[in-house]
Amino acid sequence: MKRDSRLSSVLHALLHMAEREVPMTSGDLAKCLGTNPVVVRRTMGFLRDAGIVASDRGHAGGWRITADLNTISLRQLHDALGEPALFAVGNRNEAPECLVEQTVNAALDQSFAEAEALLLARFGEITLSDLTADFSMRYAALLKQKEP
Amino acid sequence: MKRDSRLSSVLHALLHMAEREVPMTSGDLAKCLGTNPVVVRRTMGFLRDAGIVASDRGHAGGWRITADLNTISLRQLHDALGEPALFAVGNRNEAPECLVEQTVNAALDQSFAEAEALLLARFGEITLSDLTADFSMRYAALLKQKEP
DNA sequence: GCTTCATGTAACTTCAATAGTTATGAATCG
DNA sequence: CGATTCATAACTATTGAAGTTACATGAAGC
Repeated sequence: MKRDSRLSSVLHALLHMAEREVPMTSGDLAKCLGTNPVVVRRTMGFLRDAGIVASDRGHAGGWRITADLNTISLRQLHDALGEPALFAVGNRNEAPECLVEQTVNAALDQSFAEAEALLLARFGEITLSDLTADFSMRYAALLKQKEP
Repeated sequence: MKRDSRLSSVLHALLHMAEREVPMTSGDLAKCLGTNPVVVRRTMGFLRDAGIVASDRGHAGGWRITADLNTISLRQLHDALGEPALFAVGNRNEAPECLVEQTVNAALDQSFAEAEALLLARFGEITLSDLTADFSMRYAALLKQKEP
């Protein structure tokens, strides 16, 4: 399957939105992301359902962030997207009768569970405001580099 | 993408092979795995290229383990399979010009790198002999349960 | 009210990689 | 020789995100 880049996409979109005051349309965001407005609406729709953003139709409409940047963690965004599978590798059969396969599954499941727990914990620690702060530092560094 | 279950498959196959003395044919293994002999050959071929198993044609041919069960770790098997991508989630664009996207990628990359390091470390700790030992315990427990 | 702008959504096609299938060739052993 | 078994090519099937097209809906401005 293609790799799921929706978490990356919504982060990219939210950071652009956070840098502005006015709502951004699906078309605006699509240009930033290099994709299609429909894809933006489809993906951002999950965040709307989770109460993280709101969308308005008509003139001056578009998408705006409704939650506090300090409280939006990557974990919340992942959850809002429906907790998609994180791993591309998995068991052949999730509920096998074969005792050998049960043994294999148990070993793999434990390793994957530990890695998933770590990943989700990290996601829980990182908020949107962390990312906007990191972006500001990167931007300042870029300006300094260009105009010494 | 469909989930990659090749690591699970080869573990299942290797454990069945470890429980026997004689080689197992692709057809034998395909029955154990509930798949096709060609899929078995294709997947086991990676392990043969890595020197973990050998295959013989003709009568009494088939697949046999050539390495020491104590030395074959899940990590080695994962490597033998070509180190397939472990995560189903990733960045939208791996080398973006957009500073916002670079910020997003950096955050995600770090979290994924940590989780991947943990997963590969766990894979490195688990050997085939660990699994055969676990299987024996499960088998003994099953017998005890059935015939008290 | 009409036009324009914007989202909402359905209904596709495309894409990428494993899994599965069919067919054929080649080697080994009795 | 002939049965067995692997080796491999060349497909199709599967799966879910991504991308596209089309049209309906609702809000703002005139």
